[in-house]
Amino acid sequence: MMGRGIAEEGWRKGPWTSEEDKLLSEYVSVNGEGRWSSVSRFSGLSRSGKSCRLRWVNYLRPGLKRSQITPQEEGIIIELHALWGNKWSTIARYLPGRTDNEIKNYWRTHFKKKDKSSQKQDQRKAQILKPEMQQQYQQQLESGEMKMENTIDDHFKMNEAETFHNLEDQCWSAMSDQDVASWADFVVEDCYGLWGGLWNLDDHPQG
DNA sequence: AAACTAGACAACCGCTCTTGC
DNA sequence: CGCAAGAGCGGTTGTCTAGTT
Repeated sequence: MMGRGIAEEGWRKGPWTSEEDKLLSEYVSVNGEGRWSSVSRFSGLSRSGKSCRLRWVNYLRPGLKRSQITPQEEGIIIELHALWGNKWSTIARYLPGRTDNEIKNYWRTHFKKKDKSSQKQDQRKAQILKPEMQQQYQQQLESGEMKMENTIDDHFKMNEAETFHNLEDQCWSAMSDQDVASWADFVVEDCYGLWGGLWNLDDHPQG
């Protein structure tokens, strides 16, 4: 394939050199983070602001861990991915020293090829946990009321049946208020859509 | 030793969100 | 409110390297 050289706009692309890293680090130490579009003007770098920001955030920023992901961190990644899906930057907030890019790459490398049933289980968790519940988790985690390990799975187990019954209740109560035609629409859009999604997630063959 | 392959990670792209005017 | 610019995010691709044939 063609190597990455100079872009149409004149920006350099491709891997960063140690000299470029040095220039970027010096710029940030003087000017602070932000104003990335000005970096090339003031630092002498032929890199786009976007590229500079990415390099700083993912590689040069102080406090980044360069070590391997630990089993504990892996556990947190798994739990939070089950909770939030591909919200890499959100997940990264709970892993100090790790970047969203790092976590994303780690996930793709280590879990992308895991068996489908496990993936479906994760999807199921993410689907069952309602947005308000996810928000509640985040608040509890931030305030330190809740510990990360083992809590999400436990909470999921407790809420799975409840959530399912709530959905069932919603459907039944809605049916009593609606005529058959609109009920059919409701079933298709709300009940069947959700339940069908859940039912399809595990052992049932997909059509 | 050379060629090939697969895994890991760095970096780019396109899009969305945020902010200032 | 609408627009433009900057910043951030997630998906994807490119590059490097270690292992295998």
